[in-house]
Amino acid sequence: MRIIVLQYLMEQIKAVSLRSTEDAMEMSDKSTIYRTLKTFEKNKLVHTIDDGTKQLKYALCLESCKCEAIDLHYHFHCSSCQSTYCLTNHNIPKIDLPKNFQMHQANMVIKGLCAECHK
Amino acid sequence: MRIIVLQYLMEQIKAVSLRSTEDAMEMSDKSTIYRTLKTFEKNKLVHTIDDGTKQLKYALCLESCKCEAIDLHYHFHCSSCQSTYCLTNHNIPKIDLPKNFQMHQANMVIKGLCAECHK
DNA sequence: AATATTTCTGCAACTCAGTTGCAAAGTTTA
DNA sequence: TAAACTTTGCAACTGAGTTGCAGAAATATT
Ligand SMILES: [Mn+2]
Ligand SMILES: [Mn+2]
Ligand SMILES: [Zn+2]
Ligand SMILES: [Zn+2]
Repeated sequence: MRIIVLQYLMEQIKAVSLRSTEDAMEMSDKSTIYRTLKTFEKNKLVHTIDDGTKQLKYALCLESCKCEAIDLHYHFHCSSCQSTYCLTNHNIPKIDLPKNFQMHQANMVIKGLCAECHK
Repeated sequence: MRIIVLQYLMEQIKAVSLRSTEDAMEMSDKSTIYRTLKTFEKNKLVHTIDDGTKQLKYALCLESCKCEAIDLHYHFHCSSCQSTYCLTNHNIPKIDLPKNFQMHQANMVIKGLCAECHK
């Protein structure tokens, strides 16, 4: 199962939801795929993106990724087609926080229209 | 009801959930408060923050806010105490997007430990 | 003031993504 | 082979959010 799900993830250019992964492999149960994705997440093969739809999205990490602050990047969610993309070109800049606040992670989602939908 | 909810919002320094608002005013029904918050959102009195907990957070907009791209700011969510703060000091920088992508909104959440929890 | 119209509220029911317990199936190890 | 461990499918559950509806309350009209 893990191999199949991993293969599916590798084929995608967009982040996927549990639901869409489930639909892509009809033979298998939701909870199995759920647990597979969670295993991937725990082992830092994928990161998750909360894009404001109620469905959490999963995307493969880059080779170099350790899922630490330094690996963080923005994401783009198209309000029209609901696609969610990793914007891995640039990492997020250093943000100055209130005194004694400490950053570990981030969920950065830009919303708007993707190239397809913006015509 | 709207006045009571608005007052509650003004007292807070953290973003609030539907749930916590509900708890703060025992006399009133969940759906009423829900609709009140949604009305505020539609009329740009509050903005919402999806901080990765399953509960959407609401926070009062600044006076000047038109809920447009220019008004966007980062948010901070403490992984320990679950508090969510608006970081209104700085607006988010211009982010360069793939060709023909257009930004309208954003949900930017930094996660880590707040001053209280970081000892 | 009395009536009609509109808005607000509380309740209950529903949706839907995510999550979990459990037992059966499959795999690895001794 | 038998024991130990891991993975899977199923069904049931959770909890935030959402909605229809009818009665209450407020506002407008006569
Ligand atoms: Mn990503
Ligand atoms: Mn804010
Ligand atoms: Zn699109
Ligand atoms: Zn904290």
